[in-house]
Amino acid sequence: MTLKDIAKEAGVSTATVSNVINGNHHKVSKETIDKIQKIISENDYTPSATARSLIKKESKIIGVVVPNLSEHDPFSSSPYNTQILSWLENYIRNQGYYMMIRTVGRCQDILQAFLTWNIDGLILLGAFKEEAEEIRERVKIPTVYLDTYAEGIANVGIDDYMGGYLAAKYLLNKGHRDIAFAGPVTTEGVIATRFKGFCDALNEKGLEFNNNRYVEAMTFFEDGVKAGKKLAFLKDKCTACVCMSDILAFGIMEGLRLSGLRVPEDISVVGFDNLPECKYSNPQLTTVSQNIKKKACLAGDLLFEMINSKKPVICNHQVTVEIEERFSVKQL
Amino acid sequence: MTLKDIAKEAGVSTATVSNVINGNHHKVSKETIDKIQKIISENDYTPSATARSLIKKESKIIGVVVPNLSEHDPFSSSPYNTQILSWLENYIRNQGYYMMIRTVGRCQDILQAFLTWNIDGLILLGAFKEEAEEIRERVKIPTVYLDTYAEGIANVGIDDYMGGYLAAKYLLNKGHRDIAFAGPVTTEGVIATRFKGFCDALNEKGLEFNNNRYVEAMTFFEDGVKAGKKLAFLKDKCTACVCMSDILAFGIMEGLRLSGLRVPEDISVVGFDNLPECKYSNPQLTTVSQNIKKKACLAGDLLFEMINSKKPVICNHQVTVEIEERFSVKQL
DNA sequence: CCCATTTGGTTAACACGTTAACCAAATGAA
DNA sequence: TTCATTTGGTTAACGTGTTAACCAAATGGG
Repeated sequence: MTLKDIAKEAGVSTATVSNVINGNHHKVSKETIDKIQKIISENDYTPSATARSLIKKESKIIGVVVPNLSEHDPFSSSPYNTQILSWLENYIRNQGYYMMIRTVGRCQDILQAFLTWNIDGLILLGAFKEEAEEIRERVKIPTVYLDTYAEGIANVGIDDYMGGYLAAKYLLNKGHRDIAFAGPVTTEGVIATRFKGFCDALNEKGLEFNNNRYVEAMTFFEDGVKAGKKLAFLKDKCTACVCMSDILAFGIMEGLRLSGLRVPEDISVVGFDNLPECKYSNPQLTTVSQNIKKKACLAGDLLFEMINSKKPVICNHQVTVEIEERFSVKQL
Repeated sequence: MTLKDIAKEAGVSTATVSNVINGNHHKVSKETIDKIQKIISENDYTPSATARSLIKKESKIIGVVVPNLSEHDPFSSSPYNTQILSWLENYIRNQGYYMMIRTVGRCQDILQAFLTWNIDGLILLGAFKEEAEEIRERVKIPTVYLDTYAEGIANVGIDDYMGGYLAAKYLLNKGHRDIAFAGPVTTEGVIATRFKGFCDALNEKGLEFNNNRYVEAMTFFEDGVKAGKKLAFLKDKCTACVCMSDILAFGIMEGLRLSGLRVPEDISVVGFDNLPECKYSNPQLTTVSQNIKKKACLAGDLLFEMINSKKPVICNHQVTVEIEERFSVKQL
């Protein structure tokens, strides 16, 4: 069933039917509108998005790129990504758009895939600086980044510096002085910024961070278990540890447990993200909370502002973070 | 940059360019092929999926429908859905297709949304019987269901009966006799089938399930907490509980803890799904494990078989389940 | 009554690939 | 040499909506 069929059945031209469908009612008489609408609903007709997209050069599709962190368990390896995705889908659907998802391969592939579809907007989750720069140069459609540190893009992130700062400050206030830091080692970007905040909080107290307390670990559970064991047997004993993700914290707690240490009695743990999972763990995890819904909504706002105004936006929203206090930290 | 532009630059017709792009090389001389490919790569040209889709009447898009369980936290409210989604994306991408995601509104909306896009296939996660039946009647494109009990569809599920049976059997073998069952109350479908298996295992041992041990709860954490408290103060004391999802089990463990009971010392808990989160909890959760990757792959196989053979398939795959033993059950 | 405007349309070009039908030149077989 | 086939293309219709340009009839103002 096509526009043409409807037009024939109603005895009018396709232009008229098109006008009715698109609400250009000023061009059509009341009776004609009613007649056409009746035929449309009787036949359960829906216009072809493909044809419409072809001529209007807009697709109502938003492409979303999820970093494929793990070979073995693509995007769900990070529940954080899922949370974001979920809210984005919600936002995009409410705008009357469709969401197309890709986990990354090479940058080139993504562009190819999405640009063939004439997508109206692009959202990149956790892209690296270099990817962002490549995309910035080559893509002309509205693009919003989440958690990417790069110049000249529209980014929505969190106040990473404050996240690191607050985590350390919280532990200091609880009487801790010997604090470890667990996470990937980087020189710039999200983690490095958090680390800077963390160190500055220590410095304010006249403490110096000792680099052998930097427990290197990817943000996966298994890495955390290893890191937890390492932490348990650290020569330079610590009474607390700040972890760069909740999942990592869960792993570290497990590793500590396996090494015979209790959380928080023997050692305190602070996570990062505040995933729903924090409530499932035992002890429930005290963590640096980022408002994921807010991030998704901000990203949506930004993207559709760019789409609707047809003007690029360059900005860097930093959503505030706060400590979500649960039961994994002991008052010394 | 369009096909026409490429053709003009190469001094050939669009048909020839099209043939080169689509690998119909038998119609084109080697030199022409090289010349055209050079121009294509120099100009970074990608054919418009929209135009191609319009004339070929196939889109290379697979629509995936995720049940919107919670108003507040759409599909991530169930990490299970995410897991499935993640593997499906993987499968779909490897087939050279694109994945479009929608969380459900009304059945009508979904169909509308997807059919306008001329999608080549549809995957429904956890649809109800009635929805499945409506879609079965109204949609002619290849459709695969996950975890849906309905006639005349291509379904991929698990052996729910055996899941319930094994959970009970496992606890019985550990010496438990007073076992509760926690989950939504239903008369047919996934949960009802598991419950039947559960009861049959008890009956085999000469035990009768007492209905006041059916702790009604949705499969959310907060519901679980309430259910755990109820369970703790059940007059008809139980030593173990089988829960209809891992998330529910986490909630129940928390509810029990808040009521002063220890898991597994005072009461044992068995979950269902075997999400990665089971390793994060303390005690780590013993659960009925379903192979999510396998389900996703089977669903993919089925869908693409239907797409490629252009023949509908009616079947009901039941992936086997097994107990994943961890530390939430005590030997009596 | 006459010209201007509004009402309610129609026509046809267009967006961009795909593919069936067609064709000329070159090659080959008898 | 002549007819048949292969090689390497071209042409044009097609799929499905959208929209600018156009038009006839009706209405209105002076």
